[in-house]
Amino acid sequence: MAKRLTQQDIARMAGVSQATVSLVLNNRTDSGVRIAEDTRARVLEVIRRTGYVANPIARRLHDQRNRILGVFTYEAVFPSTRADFYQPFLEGIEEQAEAVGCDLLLFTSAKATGGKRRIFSDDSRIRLADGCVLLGRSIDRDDLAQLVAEAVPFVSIGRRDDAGGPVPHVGADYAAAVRDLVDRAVALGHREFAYVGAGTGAESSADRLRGFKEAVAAHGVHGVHVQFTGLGQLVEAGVTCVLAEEVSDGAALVLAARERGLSVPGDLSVLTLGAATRPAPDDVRLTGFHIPRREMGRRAVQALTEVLEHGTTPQELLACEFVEGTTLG
Amino acid sequence: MAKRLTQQDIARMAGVSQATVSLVLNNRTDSGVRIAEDTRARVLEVIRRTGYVANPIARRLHDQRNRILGVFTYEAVFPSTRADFYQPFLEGIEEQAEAVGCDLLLFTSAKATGGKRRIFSDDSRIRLADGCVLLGRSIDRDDLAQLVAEAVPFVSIGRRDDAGGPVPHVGADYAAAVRDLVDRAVALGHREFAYVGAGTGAESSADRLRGFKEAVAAHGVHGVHVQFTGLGQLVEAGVTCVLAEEVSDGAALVLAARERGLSVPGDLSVLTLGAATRPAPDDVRLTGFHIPRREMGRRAVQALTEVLEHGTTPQELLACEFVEGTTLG
DNA sequence: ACCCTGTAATAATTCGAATTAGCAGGTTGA
DNA sequence: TCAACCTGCTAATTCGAATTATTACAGGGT
Repeated sequence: MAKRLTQQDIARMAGVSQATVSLVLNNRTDSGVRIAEDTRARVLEVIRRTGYVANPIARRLHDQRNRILGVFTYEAVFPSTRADFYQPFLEGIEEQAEAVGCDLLLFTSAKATGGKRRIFSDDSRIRLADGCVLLGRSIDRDDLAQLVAEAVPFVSIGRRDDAGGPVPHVGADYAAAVRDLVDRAVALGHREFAYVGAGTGAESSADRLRGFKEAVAAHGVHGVHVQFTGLGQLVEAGVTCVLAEEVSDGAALVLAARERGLSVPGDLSVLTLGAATRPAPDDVRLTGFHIPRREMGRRAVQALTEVLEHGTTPQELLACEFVEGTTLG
Repeated sequence: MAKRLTQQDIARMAGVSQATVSLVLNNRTDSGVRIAEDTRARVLEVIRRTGYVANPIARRLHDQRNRILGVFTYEAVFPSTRADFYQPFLEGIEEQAEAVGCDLLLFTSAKATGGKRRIFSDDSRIRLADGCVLLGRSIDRDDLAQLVAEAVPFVSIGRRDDAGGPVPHVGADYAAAVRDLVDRAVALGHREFAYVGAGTGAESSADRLRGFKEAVAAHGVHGVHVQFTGLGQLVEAGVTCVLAEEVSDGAALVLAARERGLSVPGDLSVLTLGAATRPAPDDVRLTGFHIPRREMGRRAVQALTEVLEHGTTPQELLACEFVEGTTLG
């Protein structure tokens, strides 16, 4: 196998020392460093001819910059079953990475222990990159705590609770988005609400449920939370407006209601809270909100840039836009 | 910010040398390396207590292997408009990269000159990776020649003509796939053929046309090649079977034929040659062949592994599977 | 001849871990 | 009793690039 070129090789070809090559390469003109014009030209010519690029590993060992940003996910990002979820985020990440002139490193090598990739293993590559974007519905608490503890520069996509310290993140403001939906429903006369979904576990679920509880409390209306339920129980309880965490659950409720001869939104309104993790029928145009995934990706890379430059701990929630469907009335 | 622990620190705490820590850490028991049980235990205890993890950067520097594979494309890969084309390839690439324990580096930093990224620019980052997979319908001849000349380890997805030397690639055997289609049509009685499409430029186009010409010659039937054409000219010329390089062209011909009251495949057979680079109507089930994109991605990474390990120049064409549609009779 | 000032380049060191050669100190065998 | 041989560990070197300290040399002034 052809060995990779080193600065030493370039130096030999140009008839100078390794140090000189480094100085020319980094265009150092500051404090007491001088290189004669023709020497500089000679070195640059060799570099151009050979296509030499500094070994990022060695470079990173010495100082802290690769212009490589890592992207960690617990699963493969490309398989089409996941594509719908990851793609908008990645689109934004790629766009912004291109804008700031960084390459993206996908940690596909993270060895799966029990099906799921791990951030930290005996051979963690996370530090190969300058910093890292974390992507996934939920992120292992221990991993998160270790990232914070070891001061790895990273930004999570999606809000995260503290893990031994504040976790830098760019998330969607689910609480506000859900409150907005309830506000609209109340304005249309609804008084009996139900929230269908986990409402716990991942922060994204908890935030939605919190928004729901805050809104019903603020309006003094009635709201119940059930993990999952049949349509019958809801109707019996007099519920007129259902908020479904999962798009597919919402769609299922609409179909079930129609089968029973109930009109949507005449007899029952159904709102979705935007998390399409499972495929859903597309003949139902649910009312809900849009999660700005692409923008979240973009902002996450921007935030990571700030972390790297200023050592800050940015936390930001982006607004979700209301989506007019046909299931609220 | 707390400085990261080093082996030197661990060594100090355990009262041994840095070398001993390294030996214990890597569990080296081979050839002449021996560590007393209690010393080993003492070191391991310190490691456990401190949660020390070896710095992967330093490790890689020594190992002369980054375990990073590059993926170069002339465009962004995530935007949904490109996704249909790139995704199956990337799916295979990611799968195999994960299998061999390598990370993937997307060259998003390649500065766009006139809309298209360039492989070689002032500060080409192509050598950041151990090797590189090239992805795209057509690849700049000069770029390719330079890659070969500079002995950059790479593999192209898609067959490529020599460029100052053989170009390592994993492609689809379009010539064979097209010959197969013609064979089937001839067996069904067709004698007058037309090939619609560029048939030149990218190797993938040229290969298809070559397969077409070889097949009609072998069967002694009549075949014409036109870059693009109206349905009228084809019918006038007595053509009974059309092979369209572009899926959308094929679909358009079918629709045009139906509008004229011609039956497909009763009066005219239409075959597609698999390259869906433009969106096509999906209410026409064209007969043609399947391009094994995912498998090509997988094999490309395998081939790259061979290049890196043995310095070979693998060239491979994968078979395309016949796809039964409703437009051949 | 000597000192001084620039200028242009290099030697040497650093980063953290892996590896190799080799050194003490003890045991065995002839 | 002395070479041969283990055992258990460490000093020194390596990887590639960046940086600091230093040297070599030329030319000008006194």
